[in-house]
Amino acid sequence: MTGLLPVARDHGRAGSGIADTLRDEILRGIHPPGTRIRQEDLAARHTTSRLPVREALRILESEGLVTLVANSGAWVSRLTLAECEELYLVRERIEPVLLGMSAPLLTSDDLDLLDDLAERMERADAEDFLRHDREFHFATYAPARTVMLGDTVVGLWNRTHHYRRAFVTAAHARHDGTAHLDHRLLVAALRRGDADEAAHVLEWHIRRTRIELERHPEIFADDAPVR
Amino acid sequence: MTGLLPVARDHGRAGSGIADTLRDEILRGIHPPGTRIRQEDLAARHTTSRLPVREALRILESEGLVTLVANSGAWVSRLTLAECEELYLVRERIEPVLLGMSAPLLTSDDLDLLDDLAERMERADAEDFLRHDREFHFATYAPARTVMLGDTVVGLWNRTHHYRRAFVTAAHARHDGTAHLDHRLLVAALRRGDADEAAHVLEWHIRRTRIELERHPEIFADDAPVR
DNA sequence: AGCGGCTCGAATGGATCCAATGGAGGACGC
DNA sequence: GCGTCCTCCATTGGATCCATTCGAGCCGCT
Repeated sequence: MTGLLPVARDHGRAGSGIADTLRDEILRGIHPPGTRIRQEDLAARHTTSRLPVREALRILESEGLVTLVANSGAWVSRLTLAECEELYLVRERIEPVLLGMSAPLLTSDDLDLLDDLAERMERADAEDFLRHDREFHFATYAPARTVMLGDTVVGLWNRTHHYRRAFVTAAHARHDGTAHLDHRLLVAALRRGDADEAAHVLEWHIRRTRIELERHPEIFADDAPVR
Repeated sequence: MTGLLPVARDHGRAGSGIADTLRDEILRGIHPPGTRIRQEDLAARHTTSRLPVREALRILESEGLVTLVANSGAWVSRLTLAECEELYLVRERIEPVLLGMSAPLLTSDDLDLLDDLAERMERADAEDFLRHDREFHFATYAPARTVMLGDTVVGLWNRTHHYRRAFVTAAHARHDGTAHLDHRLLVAALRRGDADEAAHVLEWHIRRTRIELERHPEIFADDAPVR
């Protein structure tokens, strides 16, 4: 995919559609990490043969959302704390680059939308925050046209989505407002046209989240890591 | 894959084997960018049906080496100068991270091997330089055990491999020895246990290559970008 | 003579059927 | 009574066959 939003491209191939719905279900928490995925169930639900299902599972495997084991089966991928930290480390380094590519292309309307999202986030509950946070950051990246950077970033968000939900709930309970400040600072820098400052704010925004994550190992306390 | 080297894993699945050989052929330049790939040819060469071939093509598509078009066919992916620069920008930012994870795990023997490779590179022709350069950098990353960072880096090297070949030939003709100095500085920093300095040297090593790349747009002057 | 439409063909995408592998349960032996 | 081995079954991987779609070449029309 070239864009950041869930564009339904490649409808020449049926596997993509199955992958899209399954990806959505995983992100919505319907299939938590460790859940077994049976090919025939998916095939029946989509009234197709198992062949496009295999294609879909391979797509999701390449995105890291699903773990395939030869002659055994497929499971929703599970992360350890260390693995999640690695993904955040990478996010820290590449999302500022993506922002740098996108910042000069943001319009005044885009920035208004960002302010609107930032404000709504401050009044939202945990689940709404999770959705708006994703919208907010993806909106800052949206104008950038990339070969792989955009896809990689979306993949990183998707792989960590389930754990971010647990984390956000905890942070929300503590009434931690640091993230809101970061968002406001980010929009302000973008409005000034200061892409470097915006990238800097973003890098620390992600870094602080990673450091905070280390203090919540209980989020990853699932028995029997599937991987 | 979890390791950096071409480990023949997943031999429960046949598509992986086909993907491995085809990937190797693409990297060796047997199929230059833009080459049409026919499923039946591959199937015949591997004495299998077209089904594992489709699986292989999908694997290579997720790695960015192959471009699939629905109901049309598969081609070896082609890069524009701008796209190649993006990949180098990402490399600049994440390979130092990977090096940081690997540096503390490097043994004295590893460092001796690195010196050996650096020395051989200085006396090699263009094609040998290309191979040894890859060996050298991958050897600095080898001890790191990562979820996705290692795979991503290998993928970035693979996608740019063909254009690096053309570039190295040009640099070799100019007797540009900057890269050799970087390699020596890198090993020296690693030997001192100074991971930060090593990461810094690496970042600029890649950055200089990217900047130099901009001065050789003729490398990408192929007609009709496939993408 | 040039352009548009049409037809035919080759290559891909999908469905069904068959083989092979991994796991679970039970039976046998120690 | 417990551990090990064997057998059976569920599930996945692969092969063959059929439908569909895109493209090229030819023919006819303007």
